Amino acid sequence: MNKHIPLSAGTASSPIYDALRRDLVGGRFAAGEKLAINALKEHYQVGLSPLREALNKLAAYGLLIQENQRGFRVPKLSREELDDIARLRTELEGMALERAIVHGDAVWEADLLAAAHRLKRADVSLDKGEEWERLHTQFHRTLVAPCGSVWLLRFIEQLHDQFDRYRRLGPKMPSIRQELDEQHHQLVELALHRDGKAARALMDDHIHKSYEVALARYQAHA
Amino acid sequence: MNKHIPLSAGTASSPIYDALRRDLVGGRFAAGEKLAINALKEHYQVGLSPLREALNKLAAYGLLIQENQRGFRVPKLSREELDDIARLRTELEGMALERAIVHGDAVWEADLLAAAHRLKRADVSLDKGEEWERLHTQFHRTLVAPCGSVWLLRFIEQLHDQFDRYRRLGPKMPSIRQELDEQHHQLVELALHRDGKAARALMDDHIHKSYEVALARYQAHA
DNA sequence: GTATGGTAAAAAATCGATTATTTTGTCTAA
DNA sequence: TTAGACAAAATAATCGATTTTTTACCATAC
Repeated sequence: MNKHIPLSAGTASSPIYDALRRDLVGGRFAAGEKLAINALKEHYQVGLSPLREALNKLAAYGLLIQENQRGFRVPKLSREELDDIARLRTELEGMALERAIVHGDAVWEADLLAAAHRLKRADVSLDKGEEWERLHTQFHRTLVAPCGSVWLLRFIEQLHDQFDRYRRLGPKMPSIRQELDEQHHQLVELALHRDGKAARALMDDHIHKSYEVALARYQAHA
Repeated sequence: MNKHIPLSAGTASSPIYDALRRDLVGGRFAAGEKLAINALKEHYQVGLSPLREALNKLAAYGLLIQENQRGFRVPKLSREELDDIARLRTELEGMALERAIVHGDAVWEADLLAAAHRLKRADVSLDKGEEWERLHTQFHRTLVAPCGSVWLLRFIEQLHDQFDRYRRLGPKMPSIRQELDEQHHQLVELALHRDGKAARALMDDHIHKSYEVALARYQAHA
């Protein structure tokens, strides 16, 4: 029986959590903005209690700031933080990738090829690229999945969300996309050939290029 | 004006969060135990709403598991997870320490000496060692504080809490305590001498020794 | 003209009660 | 005797309303 397990198992009670997280990462709220709880309640068509529970979880996750008796606020963006996130992503994702290449089995190889293929085929122009974003996240997740450390994966996912707040500030740039897509396929190649060192080097470069995109968009205000 | 900032700033609204966190890390609840919300409500003398918000935050933080419509549960302990946590702590705390030694200033040196001294002087027999635990956490936090990465510090703190769930399973062992205390002072020495490499090596050893304590206690069931 | 104090409006946090879901216990039928 | 279904109890999740705190505005004094 292939019982279908919900993607974000455990916390599935509130779809509001996923919706809010997506909108926060996607930049649907301005950085520094104070969230009007009543407005959210109406917009997402949800009660106060589930909404507040979702906000609390997101605050603990780092996508919101909770101020003493002053509600919730979208965290400010800063050059320093972007640098911090990118650097740490480089360290942690590189570490995870090397480990994954050691431990990944044949199923992983197949998953990886599938994820890369789906990403390549994704229609960027579809729903404002939302589907591409989902597949992109999924690809990176698949890449490091067999690293053997639940906590490392958790931190990487958290950093990814934070990073994407910067990367997704501006409009799509098809030229850059091309280049990054190429790297995705090279990453798969190196992973399949079990070349951990080279894969890590490429990942460093991949994150650095994404960082430059994110930095440019951040500096263009938005 | 040396205005005192609450330790866990931002989320200060509910002291219930801190109390629960302390009790979870301190092992006041059995691993795998399902939390009876009404009992908690009574025990901590708090309303349902603040309690649920605290539980949600703790679940997002990783000190609780939230199951779909089945409330909250204390995460199970496992050898695999302990290994994972210890290994990652070694990587991240070592990384942070090296960076802190590069960036730390004179104020840091003073803070470090102070933290180490307070830890040494702490009365272990006082309130079931609770005060020692607090100072021990504070010492390690001080050690890596100037590493320059907010996110790295965040992850380290999270791992520390997870690690302590294992380390604090059993009763106090004064003989081991002696040895670890000695290492704390050596760490300060190396930090003051700006010997990043040696400090990191000692930190690796320090975490490994703590790991052996934690593992022994875990294997003694509890 | 600026600063201060007070009042009104807004918003966040919390409470008490209701609703929905899961778990437990019991009874019946194979 | 066991398995299954139903009912009852327990518990989690949610709702609507109340309380508390903050923010905005305005009047008055200096």
